[in-house]
Amino acid sequence: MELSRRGDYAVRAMLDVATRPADRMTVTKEIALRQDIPPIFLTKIVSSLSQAGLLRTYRGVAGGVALGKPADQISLLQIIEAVDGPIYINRCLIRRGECDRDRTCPAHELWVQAQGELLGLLANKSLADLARRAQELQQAPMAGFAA
Amino acid sequence: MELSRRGDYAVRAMLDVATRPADRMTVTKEIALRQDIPPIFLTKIVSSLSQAGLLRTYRGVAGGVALGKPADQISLLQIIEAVDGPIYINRCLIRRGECDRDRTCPAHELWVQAQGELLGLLANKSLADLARRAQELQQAPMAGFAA
DNA sequence: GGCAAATAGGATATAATTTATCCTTTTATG
DNA sequence: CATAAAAGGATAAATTATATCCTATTTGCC
Repeated sequence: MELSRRGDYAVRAMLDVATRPADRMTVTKEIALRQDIPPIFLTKIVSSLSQAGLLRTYRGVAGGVALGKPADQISLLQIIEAVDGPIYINRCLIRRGECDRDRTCPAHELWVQAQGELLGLLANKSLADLARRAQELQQAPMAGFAA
Repeated sequence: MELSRRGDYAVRAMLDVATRPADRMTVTKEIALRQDIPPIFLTKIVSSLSQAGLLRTYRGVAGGVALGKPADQISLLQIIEAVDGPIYINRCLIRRGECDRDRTCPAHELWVQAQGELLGLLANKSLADLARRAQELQQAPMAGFAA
């Protein structure tokens, strides 16, 4: 019932990229430093994000990583599923027929509902939303306590 | 991001008990049979549920298990947390200060929200709700397709 | 009392998954 | 051609989840 480290790292890494000046690339090692993520592990995560089209990567001396598409077209769900595969909150939701009780199990219905709400939330939150919010938080860390 | 087997078993076992005649006890081994749960593993789960007060257990020849309180006073959240401990959907929510970015991390806010919705859903669904629904499903398995 | 059937609980095994690193290769730049 | 970056395969290390075994305790019944 807990997000994997990989998923958490992926979100933070994407947010890191999204909040840098868009015209300059950054480099995986620097993201790792800033976000306190094991560097070699992050290269794997970046690779998954790249394969999903969420990051674009460039090899070589002047290489690095940049967003693969506009931040408002990247959902949190996409990020997490890129590194962890499809989310399901119970085994019986992996695919229809996984559990032979589907039709008569009231718990099954509950999992369907809970999963729907969770995925909905993550699908409707974009990286752009988070980046915007990051800026607010940085400019007014004490928001709510202003004189 | 997935419910443990233990949690799933716990919910199904509680539902099993709740849908039996209230005046007669059942026995762990039979629950395991009906619900297709590894019997010895289930004894551990029953033990946790008992310690949480959700089941009452009786030793000896005529022993068995029964609900520890009325089904409408048992939430799905209670059941799951009884066997899996407190739910948190990301490490940074284990306790305040777990992550030193709390104050400035926009992702943190998202996790708080997502967790709130998930826990709310589970806290508001009672075992009685599930039991009622179980009865409906059994009486009219093709509900929606009736002539 | 003694047997049988049930839960209680500690210890431990087994398996699966997650997290992380290492090493080599490929690509690009200056 | 040296350097800096990502790509990817193999593998190690750690953690967690799942499950079983064994012994003890409780209870009912003959």
